[in-house]
Amino acid sequence: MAKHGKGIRTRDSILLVAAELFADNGYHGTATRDIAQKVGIKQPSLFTHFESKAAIMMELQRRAFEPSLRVLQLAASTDADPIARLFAALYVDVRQIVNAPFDVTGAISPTALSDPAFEAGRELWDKIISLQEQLIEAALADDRLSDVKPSFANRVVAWLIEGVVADMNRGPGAEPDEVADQLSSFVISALLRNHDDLHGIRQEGLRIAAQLALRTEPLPA
Amino acid sequence: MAKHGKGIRTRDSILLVAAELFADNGYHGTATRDIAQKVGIKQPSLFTHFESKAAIMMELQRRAFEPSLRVLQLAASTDADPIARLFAALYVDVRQIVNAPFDVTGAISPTALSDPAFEAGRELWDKIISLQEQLIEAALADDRLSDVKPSFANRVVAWLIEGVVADMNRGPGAEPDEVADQLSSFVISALLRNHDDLHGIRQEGLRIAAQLALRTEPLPA
DNA sequence: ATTATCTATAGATCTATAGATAATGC
DNA sequence: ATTATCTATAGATCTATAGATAATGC
Repeated sequence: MAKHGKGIRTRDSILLVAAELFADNGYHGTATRDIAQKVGIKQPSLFTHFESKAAIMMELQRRAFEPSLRVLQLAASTDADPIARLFAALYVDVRQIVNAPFDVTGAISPTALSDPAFEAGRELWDKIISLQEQLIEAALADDRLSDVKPSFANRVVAWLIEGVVADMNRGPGAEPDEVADQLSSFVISALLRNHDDLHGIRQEGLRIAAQLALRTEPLPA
Repeated sequence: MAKHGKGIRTRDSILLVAAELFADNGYHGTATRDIAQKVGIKQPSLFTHFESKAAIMMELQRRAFEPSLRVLQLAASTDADPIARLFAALYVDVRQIVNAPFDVTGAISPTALSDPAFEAGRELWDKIISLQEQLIEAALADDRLSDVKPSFANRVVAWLIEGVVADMNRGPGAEPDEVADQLSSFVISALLRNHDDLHGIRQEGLRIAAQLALRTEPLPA
């Protein structure tokens, strides 16, 4: 059926193992030999599947960032209530990250984002941040939110998402829906003038999130 | 006067430069040669000032973590209103981080915290996290705060502080007091049931913060 | 006299290639 | 026949030491 058999499985295993090692020890702190050993092959065999060590990181960044980018693009293109829409975008994005097969920590590390060798990943990342900011600024225009500085709100949301990423593949796997709900609710709650508005926004946000998910997450067969 | 002259300046310069490079490229992504070059000396000259590359990171961790630890220990030992006390602890800690001469990002990276070579730093860090959790849990016992899960609140605060650390020595230097105020207010606001309580807590928190600062920050000569 | 720097280099990695051998899929 | 793996190794780092030379502080 597939053109490749065992090769694909080894390739995926390399990505999985590399993601974990990059997260723990950093890109440069991980030797190709370490990856190979954990996969159960010899170091030079890696290069049948990837042209270079850098190519592994590039593929990880692509797989990590493209789904987030899709969710945020779709969210930005809907014209729902901007606050509920922000809730939904955060919710789906965070859930996706928690559900991801790979540990994304290494892919968003300063090393991986500032190194010119990974410019393609950096460009995707910049688009993600920019869409996030667009969604946040649209929400902040609503009177129900307090007048926190947009630049500060943008940073805070970025920090929280980076935190989720960094923590996920550590502790025992939390429920993706729960983490997504907690984080989105936390952000909106922190920004709301009146905490009582949270309930309604969350309800509407979850509704929009379901729609977003339908259009961005592959259907289980 | 001082037993050492130029040596100390070079040593401090090494720490400053190393902190910046570790933050951008990671510990393993930074060669001793890169540090030396930026300091303006040859690579082997580093070893007059530090016994090893690891010793540079260890010193950075010590200088980064000890001030935070002092602030949190002192805060935990006061018996002020637990919510205002949490505000104050966050405020002074964040301000200290923003004011720090070094970029602390590398010191708190997973690489630096998970590597057994840096166990001393990890122990300090664990104490910091533990005190932070203690302060947060005491605050959450108060009815004015919503019933967010303590474990989630602990993580969120850790993520935000890590975010501040990671961002500080990037963009143009923000006002330390402003960043500290924004972040502390954001956290308390996110946790409060009634947003109107923020004002009073912030006032009391700033008062406690001033006291903490008196007892933890060296007086300017 | 002591401390800091330099040049030269040993020894330990680390990435990637070459070429031989084994496994897989039509 | 093609794809995946292996062993062996070249060539490029990278950390740290040895020993000579220069700068600094009493």
